Amino acid sequence: MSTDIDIRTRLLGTAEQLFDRHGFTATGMDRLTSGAGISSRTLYKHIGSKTRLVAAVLNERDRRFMRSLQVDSVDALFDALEGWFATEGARGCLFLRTWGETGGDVAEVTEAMARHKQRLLSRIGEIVAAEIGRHDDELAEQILILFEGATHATTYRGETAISAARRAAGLLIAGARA
Amino acid sequence: MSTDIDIRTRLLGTAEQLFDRHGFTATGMDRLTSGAGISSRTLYKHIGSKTRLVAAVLNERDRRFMRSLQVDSVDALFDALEGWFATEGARGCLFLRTWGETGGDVAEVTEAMARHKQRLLSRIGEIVAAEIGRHDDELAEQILILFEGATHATTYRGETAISAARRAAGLLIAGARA
DNA sequence: AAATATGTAAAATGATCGTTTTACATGCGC
DNA sequence: GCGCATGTAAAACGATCATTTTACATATTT
Repeated sequence: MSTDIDIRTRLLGTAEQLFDRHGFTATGMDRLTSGAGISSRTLYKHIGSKTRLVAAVLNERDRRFMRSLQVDSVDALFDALEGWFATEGARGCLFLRTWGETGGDVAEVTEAMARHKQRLLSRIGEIVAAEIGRHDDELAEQILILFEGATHATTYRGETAISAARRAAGLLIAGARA
Repeated sequence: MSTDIDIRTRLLGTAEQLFDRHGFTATGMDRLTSGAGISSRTLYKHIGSKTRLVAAVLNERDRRFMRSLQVDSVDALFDALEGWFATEGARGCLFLRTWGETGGDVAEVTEAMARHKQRLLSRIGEIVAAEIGRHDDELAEQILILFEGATHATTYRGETAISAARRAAGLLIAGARA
């Protein structure tokens, strides 16, 4: 049924935008239904609950975000982040924000956040290994922190945050290569 | 009136804890009143509205947080952050979380967040200047990003995030000194 | 002793929350 | 053409939201 896919896709897209722009708790089901152009009955048939919806949104966002991070250098990693912010806006990390809003006591949100961050760290680990020719967990964690810091600092510092993070990462990589 | 100060202090303390642990939107006024042990009438006489309350909480937290950051080396800066997390818990930055929850359209929250981040950056600028003997805006921004990154990555990586941030900061400082 | 300030307890306000239900329309497979 | 799946519109659910109000108690001030 092609309508299923259409409805679900439209719903997840609408929900991702609303949750990102106004927060999870502050976004009511009526705004989600009218935003997606569906009735509340249809919403609940498709997704079950608000918790299931936000979990689906986060897992879909993880896929999309990770796809945008298929790069092979730390420089390109921060380029990719800059590109993401240019098209999606910079409001911090939706995973951490949603996890914070739910106080950490919604299992599906906690798990989606943990999975996403685990994937992000191992992706960074691969990129670091490709750059310096060996695995370096400490360096990977440092780049992760620059990435996380740029993600959040960009909300109030703008593009300069990413530039600074990229240059700092370059220095750390250069130091590890020598 | 000593009761005024007591009530306001107790209310702000309770509110800070509840907002931090469960989020701003998800925390209802009844939990705030029963947590602070006051009636809703007294709460509104003292603080006016939920918006005014969260603004007061953020401004008070800024004072307390900045007081804990009175250090004179980058190493001690990350020690201070580690100490803060040890006693207060690590759930990311309350200013950014609250700003995100309110979608950026509550002026008092946006302003409190902006003021706090401005103060944080200039404090880091001073510490960097004390370390290398001159002002270096680029280096200060890089340390800010490590600080921001450690703040958020600690929520899912634990103490290792702060250690990695501290070592990365040390390398950048050493590089700037040479 | 009267007046003022400051508190509590509890009900009422009207709106909105997430979710379910009732009633009805439409299109597709058998 | 009957039945089933899938949709809409709209009402109802009971709970909870932030805020105000009503009624009353208790100190301190004058």
